[in-house]
Amino acid sequence: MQLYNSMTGRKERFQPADPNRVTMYVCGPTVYSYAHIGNARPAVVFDVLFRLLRQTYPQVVYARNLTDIDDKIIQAAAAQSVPTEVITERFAAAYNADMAAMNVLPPTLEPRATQHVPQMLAMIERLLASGAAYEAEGHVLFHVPSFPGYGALSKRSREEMIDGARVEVAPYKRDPADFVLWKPSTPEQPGWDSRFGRGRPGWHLECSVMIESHLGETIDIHAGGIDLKFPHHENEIAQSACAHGGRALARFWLHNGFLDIEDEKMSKSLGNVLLPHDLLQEVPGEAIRFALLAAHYRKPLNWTRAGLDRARHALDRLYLTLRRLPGEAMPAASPPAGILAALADDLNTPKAQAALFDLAREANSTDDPARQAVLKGELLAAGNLLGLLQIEPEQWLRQGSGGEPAIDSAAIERLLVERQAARAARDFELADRIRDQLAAEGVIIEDGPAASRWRLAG
RNA sequence: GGCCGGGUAGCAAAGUGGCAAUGCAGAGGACUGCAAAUCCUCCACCGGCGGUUCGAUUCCGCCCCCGGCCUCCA
Repeated sequence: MQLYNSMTGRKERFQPADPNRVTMYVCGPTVYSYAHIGNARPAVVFDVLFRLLRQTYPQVVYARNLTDIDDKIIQAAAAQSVPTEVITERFAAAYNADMAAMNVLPPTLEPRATQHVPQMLAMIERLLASGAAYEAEGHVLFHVPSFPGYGALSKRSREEMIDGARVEVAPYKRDPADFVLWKPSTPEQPGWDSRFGRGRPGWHLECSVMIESHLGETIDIHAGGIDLKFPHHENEIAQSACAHGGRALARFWLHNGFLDIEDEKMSKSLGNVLLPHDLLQEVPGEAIRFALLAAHYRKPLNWTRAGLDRARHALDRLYLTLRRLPGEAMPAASPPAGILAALADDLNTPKAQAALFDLAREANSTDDPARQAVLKGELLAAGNLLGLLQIEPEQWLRQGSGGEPAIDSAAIERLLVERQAARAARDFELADRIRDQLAAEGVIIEDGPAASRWRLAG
């Protein structure tokens, strides 16, 4: 398997440090509101990586954290006059529900920042002891110049970082690049007692600590959105290296590209922030997933309504193929080689999707039952690797474009029987009238030799 | 300004130093009472200009355009 390693800037052959225990960590959401579609991209993309790794290695430990202590959470809680836990519980549950709707498997572990405060304080002590951190005005700060490798991931020199700085530097910092490990909390703010006073952790620390606690000092893969490369991941690298005698935090760094909305950047000020939570009201999560996987994960993805519709129709074609194949699938021993090869090449999901259509065409072209059974099994196995095609075709084809169908399936079936009788009597005027009537309700008819099938228009 | 990524058919999106995948849309055909579905055929000279090469969309340089990031709070 080849993966593009952001640290080295090229594709490298992926070889886990321990093939019997592959470790991977993805930066998860800060749970202060619903996840937006940009948050869904890494979850979906690295879910495919998780599935692929499980296919290859006996044990994959995949941790995706929940940031449940953060100033945005504190603000949201204050605005609604509720404890922060109310906010974080609500949106952690919403996040997991949204991800599940997009066929994102639960990670092996979902550690939370607030469950690791003692470990964070312990790491702070180690960093203080080694001289990589210092106290100032109730804060504990990481001293960036103490880590010579700083900037290696984002390919930035210190000069560039300082030149680019567009915010005022807090007066208590020894170096402009220094960042907070611990900061004081006011009495109203959530906080934990420590020898530095009552406070709370800085954002970057949690990932380093939770990786150390659950996965080890050096993990195989660390992934997240490209916006996290600097400073978040750079800071994680520095902390962990200084706490671990210079040993690297991760062997492979993967970053997914950003997402635009209808050719514009997604931002609150533009008011175009799309939430899967809302999209799921009108389209199946599987369609959102397909659309997110339609572009290579490192490339920018322009999210559009048209693209989402295309994803639905593409899935229609695949599910129609599955439905028309008679008989049971022959379970595939492993996913088809074409799909595996595409994904093994730095998660080339568009190529994998193309391979899905190649299978579908072949399946639609043959009438050999044995071959059909094999291809059906391969389609299902390939779909499973991508997190697609796992529901009954009838279920997919009859879920319509959101909301309840205008007529119930019993009524549809009755009309189909009536129409079949009309066709048998060569009363095509009546048959066409029934078809038009159903079409007006969004029901598409497919006539067969003996009976007709129906599905809802997408 | 610095760093990073991208510009491939109407749309979306892979890919390769020498026939440019795939899906949707479109054209024609087969099938069908007519459709739908399905199958077959057709539809791109790969942002611009130079360079390297027998040969570049693919490598190198410059330019143009688009996007992201450029730290603690927002």
